[in-house]
Amino acid sequence: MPQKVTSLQVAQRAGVSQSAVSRVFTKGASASPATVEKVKKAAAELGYRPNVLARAMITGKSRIIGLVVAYLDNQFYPEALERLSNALQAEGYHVLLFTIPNSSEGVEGVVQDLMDYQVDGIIAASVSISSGLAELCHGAGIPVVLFNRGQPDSGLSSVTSANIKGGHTATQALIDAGHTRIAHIAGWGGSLTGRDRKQGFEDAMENAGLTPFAIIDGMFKRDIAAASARQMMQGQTRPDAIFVGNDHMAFAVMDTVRTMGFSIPGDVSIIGYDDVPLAAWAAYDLTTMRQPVNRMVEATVDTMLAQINGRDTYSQTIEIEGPLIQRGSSLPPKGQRQ
Amino acid sequence: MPQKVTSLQVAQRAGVSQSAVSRVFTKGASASPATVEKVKKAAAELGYRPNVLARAMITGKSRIIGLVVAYLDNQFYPEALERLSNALQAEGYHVLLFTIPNSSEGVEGVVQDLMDYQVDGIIAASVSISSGLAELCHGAGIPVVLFNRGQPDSGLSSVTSANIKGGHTATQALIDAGHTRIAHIAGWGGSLTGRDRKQGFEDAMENAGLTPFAIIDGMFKRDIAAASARQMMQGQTRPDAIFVGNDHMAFAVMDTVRTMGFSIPGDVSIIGYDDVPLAAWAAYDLTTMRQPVNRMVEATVDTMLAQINGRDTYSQTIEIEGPLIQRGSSLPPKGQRQ
DNA sequence: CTGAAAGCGCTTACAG
DNA sequence: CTGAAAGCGCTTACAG
Repeated sequence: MPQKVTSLQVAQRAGVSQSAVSRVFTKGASASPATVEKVKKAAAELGYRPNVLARAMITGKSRIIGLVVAYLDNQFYPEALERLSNALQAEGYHVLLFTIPNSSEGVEGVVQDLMDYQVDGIIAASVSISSGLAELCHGAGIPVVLFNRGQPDSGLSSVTSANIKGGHTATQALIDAGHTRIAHIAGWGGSLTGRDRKQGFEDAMENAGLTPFAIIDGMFKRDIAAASARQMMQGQTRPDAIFVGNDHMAFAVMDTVRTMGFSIPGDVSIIGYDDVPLAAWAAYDLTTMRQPVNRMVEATVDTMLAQINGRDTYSQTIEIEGPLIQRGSSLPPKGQRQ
Repeated sequence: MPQKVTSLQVAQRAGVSQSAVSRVFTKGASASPATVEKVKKAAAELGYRPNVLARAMITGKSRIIGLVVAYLDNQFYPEALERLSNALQAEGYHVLLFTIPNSSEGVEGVVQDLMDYQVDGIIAASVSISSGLAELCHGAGIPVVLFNRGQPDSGLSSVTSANIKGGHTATQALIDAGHTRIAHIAGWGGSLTGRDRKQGFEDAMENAGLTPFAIIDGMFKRDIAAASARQMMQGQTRPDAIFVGNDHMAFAVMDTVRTMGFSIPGDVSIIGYDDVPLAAWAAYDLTTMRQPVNRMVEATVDTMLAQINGRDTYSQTIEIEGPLIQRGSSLPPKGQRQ
């Protein structure tokens, strides 16, 4: 195990004090051009780089953001994860990743682990934080931003799409296409995201004077969504359209419906939510509400940095609207058909 | 910003020395039952947890593994990432994530960043490490394990599937099904993974006395694979089977071929490589070589831990075989058809 | 088993 | 601008 190069060694080689070396590598600190040059030269020769951990101890800033994720099988998250990581890296932060093992109860232990690493902030993508945990973070002065998940009255900041409005828009598109027997396979009722989209569905149906064909909690799970779809399509009367709480479930619904011999959108229109890359692929060609990942990521990073730097002390609830992406899995609005 | 609780505060409240507190939280250190009890009580009351960063400074072990990833849009990686993270968490390590921004040249700067955090090891998923970088890590005593990527003569450990054999098996399946005009849309020629699978293809063809219909480098990219497929299928003579270098490209090939009006496997059989979850979905139902992610992850973590703990000083090259998963996108072997 | 002390590699007032 | 010194929160020989 070769020795690590320390600032002291650089100092000796450069013929300056250890403090001087530190100053050269600390932005905002003052050093004469001559010192800077000598130090940089020595550092380059030795291959010196400051120990981030040691720096973190002094400054109290680790420049590490804890990122808690689940549902990586839903294509929305890998993309979000990648963008989040890139955006944070661009700001000089890095992501310490925490995945929730299936075996575990939830985020409890994970967040404690996170705090042990003295993270500067926590981004929780699609996971809930218990109120106890939220208090713990708040008490420790660690900002938390929820990504694609809301938690009313938690005092936590959150960034989501405009889910109520989105649910409404998707449903309205189905209504405008002339559908009347519209079902909703909803996102998990335990999540605000799922509830809000359902709310939008219900509002749109009520405004149109329509009764939902059915509303089922798909739990954001493929198998539950598939089973729900199968059951609906087996009945005497069948829905002529299904709004599904996210794309991940919608793909399973499409597979199921087609396997049963029905045509999409001939027999039933399907609309999803998220607009993950797969939705645009020919095999699905899914009409869906776009969640603007890039803008959601930007907002998340901005909010996080504002909190870390003490610019924002209050929690933010940011909702970002996205458009409906009309594709082949649903009939177009009546006016547009020939 | 509330104060962090330190071991000194716990010591005072428990009426012991700071060293005693440290010992209680250091496994392997000796403390009397009475001390342990007093300290644990005081720690719980204060909400004390050891500062991992401070510990890392002393011990020289950060218990952080740097994970470099690219291609997160290929469904194989999110799954691998999740399993890798879970496995490492189970061993008391955590993952510092590094994504390669599209703008960047490659892993160069990223690995330097990584080392600044004093990571105990680096796992590079599907990215190459320049020989300079490899030396740098080696010089710093940081173990590197390549995941799903091989790099001959780099002195780096790697874990992959048995790509040559896998390419052979996939191709043989096509031959056994009676195909004769077999094309290969290969993985990136700059990667050993891509080259090995191609090698397997060529070996199988040669053994069977067949000439490849075409071999094109798909670069592991959807659009290139799609364009290649389009071109092949537009020609006068068309392939009756295509072995595609990974599933990610195979989906694009299937979309393209179907959009052109051809039937799969009626007009052309398609076989992929990876067996990502999507391959099993009804819309694709893709025959493919399974890469045993779980065993690959296990091997990666084992290798990493062995190197960290100094049990293995030599680099390991581990290849794990997986089965062919026969699905609907390719004709079954001739013998099995009725 | 336990406390006092040194030290991990840095940053940052404090004097000059 | 610069060096000597203190200190971040721990772990770990070293004596007892």
